[in-house]
This record gives sequence, C-alpha cells and structure tokens, in this order.
Amino acid sequence: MLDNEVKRGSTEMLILALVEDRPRHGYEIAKLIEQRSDGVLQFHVASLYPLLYRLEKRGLIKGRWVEKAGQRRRRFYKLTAAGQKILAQQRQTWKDFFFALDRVAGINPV
Amino acid sequence: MLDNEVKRGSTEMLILALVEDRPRHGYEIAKLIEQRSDGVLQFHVASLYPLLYRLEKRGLIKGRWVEKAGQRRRRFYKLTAAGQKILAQQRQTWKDFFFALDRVAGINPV
DNA sequence: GCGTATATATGGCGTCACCATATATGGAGA
DNA sequence: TCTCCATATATGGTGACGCCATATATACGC
Repeated sequence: MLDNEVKRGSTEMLILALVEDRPRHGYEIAKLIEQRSDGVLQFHVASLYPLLYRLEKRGLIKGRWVEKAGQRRRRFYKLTAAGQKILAQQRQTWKDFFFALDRVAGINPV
Repeated sequence: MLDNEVKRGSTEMLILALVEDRPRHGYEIAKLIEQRSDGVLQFHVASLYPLLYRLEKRGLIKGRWVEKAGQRRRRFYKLTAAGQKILAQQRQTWKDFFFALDRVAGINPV
C-alpha cells in the first residue's frame, strides 16, 4: 500500500466519485475503492465514517438509513448538486496537480 | 493554489527531484517549485526547512554550508545514493497512485 | 459454538503543511 | 539616509486527516 501521506486528501474525491452514479453505504465504498484500484488505494473505516459525516455536514452528500429484515442497518449516501460541483472541481484540481508534479519532478518519463 | 491536503506528501519527492542534477539551497528549491509548476505548487519556508532537516537526517540528501562575501550563508543540499533510490521509488509510487485514482474517480476523462 | 464477513461508531495518536515571528544582508528607490 | 523588498535560514504553535485500537451488532458456514 501507498504511504499514508501520499494519498492524504484524495479520499474526499474518491467518495464523491463513487456515490455519483447511485447511493452507496460506507462499507461498500471502502470495498469499491480497494477493488477498483487493485489494492493500491485502501483506507480504514476509522477514516471513512468521520469523513462521510463531514461531507454530509458540508452538504456534498446526503445520507439515508435503510433497514432490511435479516440485515444490519445501512446508511446510503447520495451525491447532492453541491457535491457534484465540488467533485468536478476536485477532478480538475487533481489533474492540475499531477501535471504540475510531472513538470517539477518528472514522474511520467515516457 | 491547491488545497493543503491534496499536495501533502508530495514535497519530499519534489525536493529530491530538484537536487538530483546539482546541489541547491532551500530558498532556491522553493522558488523553483513555484516557477516550474507555474504557481500551481508552492509551499512555505516553514514547511521547507524542517523537511530538509528530516531528509538529511534520513540520509537522502547531504547539506553543506557555503559562505561567500557579500552574501548570506547558504546551505546547499545534494542527493545521496540512498536519496536517488528513494526518489525512483517515489516517482513510481506517485505514478501508481495517479493511475489508481483515475480508475476509481475518473480524473482523466479525455 | 466459533470464526469470519458485514456494517457502523469513536477516542487518541502521529505527521506534516501552515501561520506567525525572528534574525540577517544587499540593493533599489525616495 | 531611510525605508522597503528580495534574499536566506530558523522555530514554536496550530489544525487537518488518516491510522490504530476498540466497541457494538447481525448473518452464515463449519
């Protein structure tokens, strides 16, 4: 796995991106990040849930408890309009960041 | 400028990359990062100097005081063999990170 | 009965980039 | 001459976030 500091600050965008298409609950988000990144990205639930609360508090996602028989209650989050805006910004920010990093440090010497 | 958290952890690689070709002093490194990234990346001396000390303590760079008449003393750092190794690793790490981030969050939708 | 996967929750810790502030010198301009 | 700015290094305190540890609770397979 990556060094802690490297991925710091990326989790927010990851979550927003994963709830873009449809509502998802915390545990599912964590698993998806790990799967889709082939294990390169993964992070602990102890970081995940507090971040979900922060994102909801900021109005970027909206949570809803769903209870089903024979299942533990789960909280599904969906992206808000404000969240969609921020997500677009974050994608651009990370793009800019990567290009800048490449210009200075040459991370992509093809 | 970028959000704080986004660039966290990238400074180490930036510094190592900038002292790869020739020894440079702290102030020069800070200016170069800002210039070469077109202002996208910049960071404060209050982060720079402590990081330089940490890198030297870890044996990745080696500093040397240079005093010239009519100039404030400057400490020039050069990359060590160990530093070169770590730099190569970091470049790979960041590359992997970007690709993973793109797979999960789609930062590079061409 | 026991372990594992699922699912959410939270107190405390460590790291690092920031702010503010400090010291010190040279050159440009009023 | 006096002030301001660029140069150049140094450090105490703060804040954000990802981690570890721990807690609770249910379903399923062995």
